[in-house]
Amino acid sequence: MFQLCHDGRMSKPAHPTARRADALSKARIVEAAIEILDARGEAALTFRALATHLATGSGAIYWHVADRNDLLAAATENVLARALMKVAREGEPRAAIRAVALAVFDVIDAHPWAGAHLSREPWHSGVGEIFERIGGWLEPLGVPIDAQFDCASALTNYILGVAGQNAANARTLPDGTDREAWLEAVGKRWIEDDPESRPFLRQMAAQLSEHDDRQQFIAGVDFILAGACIRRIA
Amino acid sequence: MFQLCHDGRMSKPAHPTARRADALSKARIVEAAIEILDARGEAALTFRALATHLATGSGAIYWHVADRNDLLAAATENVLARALMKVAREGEPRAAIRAVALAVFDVIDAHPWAGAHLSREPWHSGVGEIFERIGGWLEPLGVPIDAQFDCASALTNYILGVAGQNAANARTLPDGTDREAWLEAVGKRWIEDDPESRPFLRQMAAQLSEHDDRQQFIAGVDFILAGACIRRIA
DNA sequence: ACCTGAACACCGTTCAAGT
DNA sequence: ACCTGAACACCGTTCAAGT
Repeated sequence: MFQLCHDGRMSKPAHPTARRADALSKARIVEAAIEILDARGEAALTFRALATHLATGSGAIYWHVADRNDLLAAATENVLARALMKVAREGEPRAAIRAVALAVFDVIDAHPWAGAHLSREPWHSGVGEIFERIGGWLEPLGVPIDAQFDCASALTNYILGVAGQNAANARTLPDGTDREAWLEAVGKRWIEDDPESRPFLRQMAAQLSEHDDRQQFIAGVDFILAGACIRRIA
Repeated sequence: MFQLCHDGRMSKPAHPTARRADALSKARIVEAAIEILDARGEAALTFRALATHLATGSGAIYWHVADRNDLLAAATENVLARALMKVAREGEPRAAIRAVALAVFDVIDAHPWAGAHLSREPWHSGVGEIFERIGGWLEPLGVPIDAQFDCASALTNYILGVAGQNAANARTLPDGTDREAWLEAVGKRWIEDDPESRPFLRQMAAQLSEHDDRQQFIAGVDFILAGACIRRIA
């Protein structure tokens, strides 16, 4: 899978150490990092693996990238920006906000490591864009002016929160596992932690293992929007 | 600060290696871990530091604890359970839900590392309790039956999400830093990332650096509750 | 300017050996 | 049963030396 020459050119390298013909750059490094992260998860992204993948030394990477965190940040920014760029332009406020929210949901579903990083460093510039792209629709949606900041903030926090949870789930439910059985086990454990009671969890047990994450995510977005549209009483 | 004998007994140890008189136990280990985590942060919790703190060998810790993750999980469960236990029993639904939410908010404000762990492993038994303690009030609050699961889920996700963000903030804003200046800098950067536009962020800039996190957190909880009480139209 | 790769200062975890 | 601490297999990061 990881070949020394991954650019397709089959020319025999002059040096046995196989120095690449094309120059290193931050963009190329980030691209390689994303490949490793997607294929083998966050723990697999080591400077040694990355150096091998890029057919270089680990020190070379440090010439273009400050440290591991910088690398993770750049990779996260990359996939997030790409996802937000592809969001269809909507004309209706609710649909537009949903589209942004779902784009973030989906990009983190596809790249769980990005969700983890986003909830570790929420001041990413991509988060600013989420905030803006959502906030701009609150006025036309009818959210009172003095509730708009709280509302945009709640939505952003909610989206990043769910993103983080999803990243966690993806991390512990690697491909093969039976999602429904696992959720059922978690639910059962939650109930058994307090065998005397927990009536609400007992009642919700079925839904807990059968619900659709993506649909439930949107339900939460709708709650926040609906709640923010109401002029508060006290 | 970290003395070999921290139990107050000043008896001279028989061995120069200072073997403790009191036996090791998971409870004592977790307690020591919490002290280190609170005092010096998540990165400072190493088995070597913990072993020194407990005046033992690193291998001894493994007799009582599976691995580092197990330790972090137990510490998180510990502070969370303690915080939830102290929540005042309320009679009114909205006040009761707010009380639980604020308890989680405050415990993570006090122990940021717990917030980080909670958003990495949201199937903790403590999360089940949050879910139950909130969910049980939705019926009396007037949330329609078919919205209760989505609502409890949205609230839990929101709470854990904000918890994670707060943990992140606490991690990067260590004691001394000027919080307001830092938030202002983040806001400015977000605006400058797209100098053509970002009108919403521009408008919210002042609020971004001046708002009260705790109050904004509760505003989000109220949005979700208000939105869930409305019978949905489509 | 950019790249190399050995070296340094750490980790978590294991395990033979002790009591 | 429980504890000890050296040893192992890794890390991120640095840096003198190369081109």
